[in-house]
This record gives sequence, C-alpha cells and structure tokens, in this order.
Amino acid sequence: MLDLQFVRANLELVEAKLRARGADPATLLGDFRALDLQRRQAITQAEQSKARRNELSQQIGALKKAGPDGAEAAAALMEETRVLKEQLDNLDRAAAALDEELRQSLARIPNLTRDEVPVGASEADNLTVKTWGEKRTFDFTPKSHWDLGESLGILDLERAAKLSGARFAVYFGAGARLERALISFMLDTHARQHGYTEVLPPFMVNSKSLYGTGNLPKFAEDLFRCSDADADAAGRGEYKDSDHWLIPTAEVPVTNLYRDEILDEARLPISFTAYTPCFRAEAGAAGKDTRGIIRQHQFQKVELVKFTRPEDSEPQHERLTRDAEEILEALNLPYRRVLLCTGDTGFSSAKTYDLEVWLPGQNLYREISSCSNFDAFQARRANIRYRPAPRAKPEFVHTLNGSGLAVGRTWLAIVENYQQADGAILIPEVLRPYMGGINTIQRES
RNA sequence: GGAGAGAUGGCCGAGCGGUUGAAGGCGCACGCUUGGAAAGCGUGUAUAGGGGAAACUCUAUCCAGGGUUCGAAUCCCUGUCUCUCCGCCA
Repeated sequence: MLDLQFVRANLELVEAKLRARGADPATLLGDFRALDLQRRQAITQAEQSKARRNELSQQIGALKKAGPDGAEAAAALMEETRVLKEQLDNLDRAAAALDEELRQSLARIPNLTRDEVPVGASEADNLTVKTWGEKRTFDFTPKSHWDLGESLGILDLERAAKLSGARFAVYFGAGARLERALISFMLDTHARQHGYTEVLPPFMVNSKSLYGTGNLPKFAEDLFRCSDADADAAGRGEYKDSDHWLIPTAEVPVTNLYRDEILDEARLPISFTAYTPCFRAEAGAAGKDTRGIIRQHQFQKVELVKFTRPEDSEPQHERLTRDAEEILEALNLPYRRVLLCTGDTGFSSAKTYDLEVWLPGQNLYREISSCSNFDAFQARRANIRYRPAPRAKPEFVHTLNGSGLAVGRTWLAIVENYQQADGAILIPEVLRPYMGGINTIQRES
C-alpha cells in the first residue's frame, strides 16, 4: 500500500508510475482528489460533533456531582446530547464509508517501480543484466526432464494425476532424494554461509497475512483456500484472522512474522530462509506449460526474506540476489539475471530481478528465482516498523524476498543439464554428500 | 472436544461507569552528580487521523466486532487468541 499523504502530495508522479506499468491511472485512482476532499470534510464534521458531545458529557458529570440542583441542569444537557447523538451517528457513518472507500482504492494501487526499472509493456522489454556459465554442448540430442524422469523411474506424473489431478508430481527413489538433497543444500548454504536464520513456518495462513503481502484482495483466484476461508469477504476488504488459505510462497508467513510489531533497529537487517511447499491455483494459466513439472499446483521452494532499514534495502536486494545466484553457481547451472521492466514487475514490488536457468532439454532460459525489493509497500500493509533512534517515531521497514531457489525447477534443471547419453543423471559435486554419496542416478533394475 | 482463567503502552502491571491516554515499575532519552563509570536524583518518553503557516488543537484507539448509557478500559453480547485442567491424537 502506498502512503496516503504521499499520494496526495505526489499525484502526478503516482499517475506517471502507474502509466509506466501499463495501468490506467483513471481506473485505479478514480476521482482521488474529490474523494480525498470529501473524506476529510466528513471526518472534520463528525469529529466536531464528537468534541461537542464529549464536552457536554463532562459538564453533566460535573453537575451531577454538584448535587440536586446540578442534577436538574444536567437533565437539560442530557436531552441536548441525545439529539446531538442522532446527527452524530449519521455523520460518523458517512465519514466511515468515505474512509473505507479511500482505503480500498489505496489498497488496489500497485507499488511504484524504482526509477532504474526499465519502462516496458511485457517480458519482451525486460533487461538481461548478466549471463553466467557455459551452456553445455551435447553430442546427442538432450531430452526433456519429463522423458528422462519417467524413463529413470524417478518421476511419475500419471499416478500424480490419479491421486490429485493435473499439475502434480510424484517422485520416487533417487528423484525424491534429489528434491530433499536440494532443500537441505540450499538451507545449509543460506544459513551457514549467507547469514540467514532458518525458519519453518505454517503452510496455512489467515487472510490478514495474505493482505499484508499484497496477495489479497486482488489475487484470491491464484490461491487455494480451505473451506473456512472466504474469498468474497476478502474481496469486500474483510480480512479475518480465523480462516485458512494454503500459502502460495513462504514469503507470506515469513514476512508476516513481524506484522504489527516494532523491531529493534539494532536487529536490522533481519534475514530468514525458509523451506515450504507452495500451493498455487494457477488460474489463468490453462494450457501453459502443461508438460513436465515447470508449473505445478504444489511445488517446493526455499525462500529468502529480509527486513531492512529503508536506506539498506537497495544493497540488501543486490546481496539477496547474489545469495540466490550462488546456489546456481555452486550447482554449475548456466543462468542469466533479468531486470524486469515496469509492465512485468509484480503488484507489490518496486524492483525485481528474475534469475533464469538454462534448460537444454527445451532449449530456453526459464525463471527459477524472483528477487524483489518491496520498499515499504508490504510493511505499510502489514504494519511492520522499526525505531530509527531510541525516542524517534517508528518508521516502516523495507521488506525483500527472493527464491533461493525454486526446488522443483532446480530439480528439472539438474536433470536436463546433467543428463548423460545413456539417460543417466550425473549428480553435481556439492549435492553428493546429501545424496548418500551416489554420483549418478541410473535406471533401477 | 469438555471445564475454567485471562487479553491494558516498547515490556511488566494497576484500574472495573465521569479531570484515565490510562497509576506504579522496567526499559529508553536528556540533565544533575562523578576523575570516569555504576548507583542515586530530576525531567521526558504511544499510535493513527482531522484542523492549523506554526504554536497548538480536536477525534479515535486499553484483543476484534456489535450493544447499553448523556458518558465505557470499566457493564452486556458475539468472535478470535493465550494459559491451566480433562479427553483424544501424530
């Protein structure tokens, strides 16, 4: 969420930033100025009536204490207050309605992208800022991970469909172990070498948490909700703390750890790494990436989350992105870093780097991590603050997160990049200790 | 699932219809004291919104949402969460 005072004072800038995203300022902002003015007038009116009521009530109290003479005078005042109260209820209702309208329109405005983000309409306008690693040359035609996985007996999509439907996977044997090895390797690397604290959060969250990270109210259709979760209520701006949704990413529970808290400045930056499964309805992705395990309803991910002082978020964003890149480098997987353009940057993000891994089986680069700086956008929604100095006013922190990495996509990147002519998969050096010392995955007899 | 107790500021903790935005303590800041520190003493220490150039002022907030009342942290209802005991369970 943007700051109301900021939007009020910088309406032209906000409009320009919305246009850069390809959004229509008129739709998102509506008659912002008029609504803002109406709201403030309504609040002033209602508060003046309240002030009068409070004043009368105090007089009544004083008079009643004074004795029987006072009590008579008090009765007259009580009558005046009773009349005042009816007007007040109406004024209060009007003010609350306008306030809610403004709040909701504010909550639907995406974050402002940073100035260095290239202006563009779609992923075609993203900017590749670096490319790492040598693409391996094969003396045979590299296969896709779904062919390799099936023939090795480590991946079973048909049985997964029987169990759960399309877009689910079952892993067997070394395939299951590879997934687990990747999780451990990533967590260990981030915790021991990159200074993150490991955290294991709940895999279900309430709607308030989803509001905090910006997933609600706009993106309810992307989420799996449990039967006690109410998407209609969320659409009306009612965020409950007694309902449950499956998390689409660990970003949601981990960022919300400090919702409604004031953090000690000395603790910043705070860095967490978390492994969780992620659940996505993939609404609107029908027909996209239907083969293999690129796009699943459930996938595993190791996430990186940081809380920083505003002035530190830019360098911390670079570090976090490097932390994710180092996993790819340790696994010797070729990748490139892409700075997303304004039109491709997510709703809550001010600046996003995507890391794209090379997939020889499909002859293309594919997103494997997305590292974003949210500035104060999420912190404002989730009310996460810190105190810059001992007696100073609390300020909103900046939040950041990135995949470090998407485990399922790392799994398939290894399978495709490390495939051998006979269909076996070589295990990257760093993973061997996590794989019980085996060097290759071969067809089990 | 059953029974009971509770939820107050950065933290602990009083208050249980009317100068209570909230005693007291801790923490923190500033000052005094000191060779320097500690201790001690003094002063100050919530958030959001409205009005105002500012000084300042008003409104709301004692888990959340309703209600009673001229007036609610205080009384009533509903919900959520926490703790204790019992049951069940990985």
